[in-house]
Amino acid sequence: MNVSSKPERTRLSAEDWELAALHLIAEQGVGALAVEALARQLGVTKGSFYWHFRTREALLQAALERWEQYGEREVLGQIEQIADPRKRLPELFRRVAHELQPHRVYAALLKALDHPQVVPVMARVSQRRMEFLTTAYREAGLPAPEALNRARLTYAAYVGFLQLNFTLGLPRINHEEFDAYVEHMIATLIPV
Amino acid sequence: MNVSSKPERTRLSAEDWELAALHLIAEQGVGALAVEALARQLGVTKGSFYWHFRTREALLQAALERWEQYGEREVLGQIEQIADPRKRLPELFRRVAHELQPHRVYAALLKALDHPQVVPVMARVSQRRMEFLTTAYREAGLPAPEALNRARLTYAAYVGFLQLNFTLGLPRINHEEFDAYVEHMIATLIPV
DNA sequence: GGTTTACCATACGGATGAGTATGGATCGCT
DNA sequence: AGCGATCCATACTCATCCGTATGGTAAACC
Repeated sequence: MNVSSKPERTRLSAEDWELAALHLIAEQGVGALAVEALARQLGVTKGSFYWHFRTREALLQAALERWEQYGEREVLGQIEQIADPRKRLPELFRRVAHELQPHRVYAALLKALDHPQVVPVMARVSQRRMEFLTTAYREAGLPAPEALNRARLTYAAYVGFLQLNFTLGLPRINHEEFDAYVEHMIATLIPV
Repeated sequence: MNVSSKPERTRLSAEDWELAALHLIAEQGVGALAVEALARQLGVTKGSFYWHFRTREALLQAALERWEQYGEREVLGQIEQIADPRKRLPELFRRVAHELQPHRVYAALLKALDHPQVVPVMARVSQRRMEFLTTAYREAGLPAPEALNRARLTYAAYVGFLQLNFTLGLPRINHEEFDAYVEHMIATLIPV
């Protein structure tokens, strides 16, 4: 939480800037990532920034790579250790559904796909997750080509849901309704 | 096609600007919508633009509203006249899958959701389409709450697919593979 | 054919935000 | 305590892009 506007006034590291950048991206999108704004938020000025980074582009790049590596261990790592492959997918769905924070950055990057720097990062991340889903579906009993298509469908549904309910604020689905939706997803997407 | 860089040199109307704007948005995103750039592309200067529109924002608004109204008649209108409700959904899926142009603008607007002006438009359009899908699923035999969730799932899959395959260029799915994917969608999403 | 109206060019003002130059402050080490 | 390296502030430059002011040209109507 060392990110808000308290004048903490310890000296900053490159990592501080990257984390603050991710935080800002999650809240206001990539377009809002301006160095003077970030500096104000951190209680310093541009002079500090340009000591740590050569350019604004370099900061964005570093922040994106940090996010990519973090998400790698976090999101997938904890799921792989669910023993029963046939229980794995529903469990995955439910866990993912009840998190919130990890999706914020992903959703923000989703609506920043017109920025050339984020496209390759998102492509890699999405690709890896879909491959993960594909093997999960295979282990759940689907033949190879079906497993791939089901993974595509599932991940597309995830991405689309973020867009429709996070970004657009479509008729703000409430809590029970959301749980019902998740169970509906499980019922129609996961083979018995 | 009166939109490329030929110096056509007939005088322009507001409609010309709006169509050119939509074209530019489809190709380069909302962020690229700058008046001087558009003017160059149309073979005129800013002087022309500010005769037709009070501001850049006004042009974007007009273009979005034009797109919204056009899409209303086009995308939904032709589908409603498929007689058999149980044939309607698969037919809808296949038709939508084999169009291309209408999705370009939608995909471009999807990755411009950080722009306040496009959010309400996209919210309205998406909402209407999902309501359309919901009644289609009801007519196909699903009970009301299931129909709504299935419509959510379906439309989320559509939106996500655009993002993953249009915007990100994930391992560029080829033609036969794409057809197989569509059939897979039909098989898993549409009730027998 | 001359005047009104619609459309456009040119030239400017002003705001914003990236990047640079340079000097000052603070930390770590001896 | 003193000194070098690290970190930051201030004060610029420069490019971009929106919007304005104003005069010019071509179509339209009488």
